[in-house]
Amino acid sequence: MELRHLRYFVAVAEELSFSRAAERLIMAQPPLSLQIQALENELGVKLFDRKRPLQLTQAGVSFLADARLTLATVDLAIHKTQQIHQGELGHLVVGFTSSMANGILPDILRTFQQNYPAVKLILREINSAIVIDRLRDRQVDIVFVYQDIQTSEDLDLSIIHLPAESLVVVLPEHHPLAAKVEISITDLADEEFIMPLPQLEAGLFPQIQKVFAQAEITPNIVQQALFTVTILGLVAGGIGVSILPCSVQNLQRKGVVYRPLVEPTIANQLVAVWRSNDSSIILSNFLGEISSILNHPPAEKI
Amino acid sequence: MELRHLRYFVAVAEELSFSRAAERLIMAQPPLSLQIQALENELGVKLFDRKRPLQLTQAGVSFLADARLTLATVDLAIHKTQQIHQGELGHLVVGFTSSMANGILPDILRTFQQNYPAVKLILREINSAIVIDRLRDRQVDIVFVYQDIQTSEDLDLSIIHLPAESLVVVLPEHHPLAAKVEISITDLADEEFIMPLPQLEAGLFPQIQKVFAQAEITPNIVQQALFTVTILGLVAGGIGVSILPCSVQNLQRKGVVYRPLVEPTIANQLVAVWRSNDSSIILSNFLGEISSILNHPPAEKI
DNA sequence: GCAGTTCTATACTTTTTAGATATACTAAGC
DNA sequence: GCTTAGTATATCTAAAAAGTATAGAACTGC
Repeated sequence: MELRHLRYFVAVAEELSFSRAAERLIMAQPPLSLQIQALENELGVKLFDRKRPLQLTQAGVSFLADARLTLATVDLAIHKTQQIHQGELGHLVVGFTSSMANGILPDILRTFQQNYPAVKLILREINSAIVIDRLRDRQVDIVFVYQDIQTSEDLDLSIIHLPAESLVVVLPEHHPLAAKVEISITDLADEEFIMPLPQLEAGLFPQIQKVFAQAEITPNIVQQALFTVTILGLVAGGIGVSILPCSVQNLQRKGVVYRPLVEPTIANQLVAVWRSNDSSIILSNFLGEISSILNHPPAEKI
Repeated sequence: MELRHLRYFVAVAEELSFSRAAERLIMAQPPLSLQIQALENELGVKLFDRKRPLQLTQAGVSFLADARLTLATVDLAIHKTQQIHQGELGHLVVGFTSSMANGILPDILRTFQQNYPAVKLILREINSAIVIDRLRDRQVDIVFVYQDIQTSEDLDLSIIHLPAESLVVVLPEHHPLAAKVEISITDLADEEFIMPLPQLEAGLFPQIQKVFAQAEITPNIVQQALFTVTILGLVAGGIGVSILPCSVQNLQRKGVVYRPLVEPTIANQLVAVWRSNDSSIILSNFLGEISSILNHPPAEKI
């Protein structure tokens, strides 16, 4: 039995006429009759009562339902397979560190999801120290971090550099420095600082430290926090001030104001990393999406 | 695409080798490779990574699952269709009147169900007055009744006569007549009778009346009841006595005894009726089962 | 790195079978 | 009983599936 037999049978069963069905199938009637006969012989079951008008037997009625089901299953299988092939169906695990969540990443995810609605994006916030491990054991497919990645010997990694973000000073609303339009790093020499945990943001933290080093200031860090929102909360509470990537300004926290630094900020490494040998079409579509966003950046929200 | 392509694809995917799959399919390797290529071309999707060992692509993995599902669907469809054709799958609606439930009918149903476990027997107790109507509007396929059926003009009915049951006298345990081994109809002249409702047992009731008529007795009917068990209950309660088909003895009611009649009882019509033009294989299997039971009756339980 | 081995792809031939054409048969309607 | 519409049969053609021979690619072992 072949799908042809099912297609022919469904046509005859729907038209209840061999000649009309043959017309619909764009073929002559005799071969159609022969194919149905062959089908009936193979099953050992008469599917039609050959009287006028033509009628399905009980067995024929049941077989019609199953034939339709089979043909529909095949159609769906074809569609599904083609979608997977074109990277339109499947999933992609995207890793990112906490502080990435306010910058360009949401734009990338949103745009990609619009273009590939059947692809499930699985988001996984990960500790920046274990990025390479997570990539190696395939727990994530691509990771966004504030850090330069060293390719390890046993794992070929590819990197794309995203636009570096400048740093902003985060101040309590009523802090004296909030009166200034922009702030110099030297103004902050005597402030108390709240900073992200270096383990979680292994890349971000040293970059901020460089800014202080350039101005020959050793910041007085009074508190370290896991989440960006925690830092903002502590700043709002007057515990101290902070310096964070400018994308943090997308978080409008009551009691907190942002002020640019006077000094041209050192470029803040911000990269996406993936396994070089990952042949997933979804991943390459995702990378394509990143490129197109980098070339045509979305309107700034700040 | 044809089922052949799916069968071939599944074989190659399972063997992960064109040559081994060809061997399994009892064919040469080149046509197998060509058919898989044709499949891939039609889908526009590569299903295999041609390296050693051969590997399925992501799309191939998905297509394998669907191909198996499709082939399984076809196999099930074939089996189901053949079962229906042989009357081994489907349903049969069996109608019967209340008093039939104690005789040969349960034996017929049980034996048929053993031989055709996939056929659903739908039992429907029906009023004997509307047997023909229910057959005509196809609410039942076959009916068992105590009555001779007149074929109406618009509906061709077929009848099989089942072995007639003799009548027994139903007495309260401590009734004086219970002391006798068998009872003459004349002994019952002064008794008060409990009888089935004539509407529900249109065939049975007149047949019992004939017995009285022969003996020139007019029975004093003090109660009529819907169900056989109700009659037995009333007899047990001493309200009166009854005369019923001997199959009632299969009901062992406390406080009730059964005694045969001395007089040779007039044959009690007991028939099965169905539509002559009913072409259902299940029905003819069922009729065959009846015949074989009539030729080899089950061991009497009385 | 090269030879040997194993597996897959290509080229071509044979065989099978699906489909076309012509026509005979069959069942319903008048 | 004849007509008509629809289906089946017979025969032929063409397409395509399967076979044979062989070239080419990829892995293995030395």
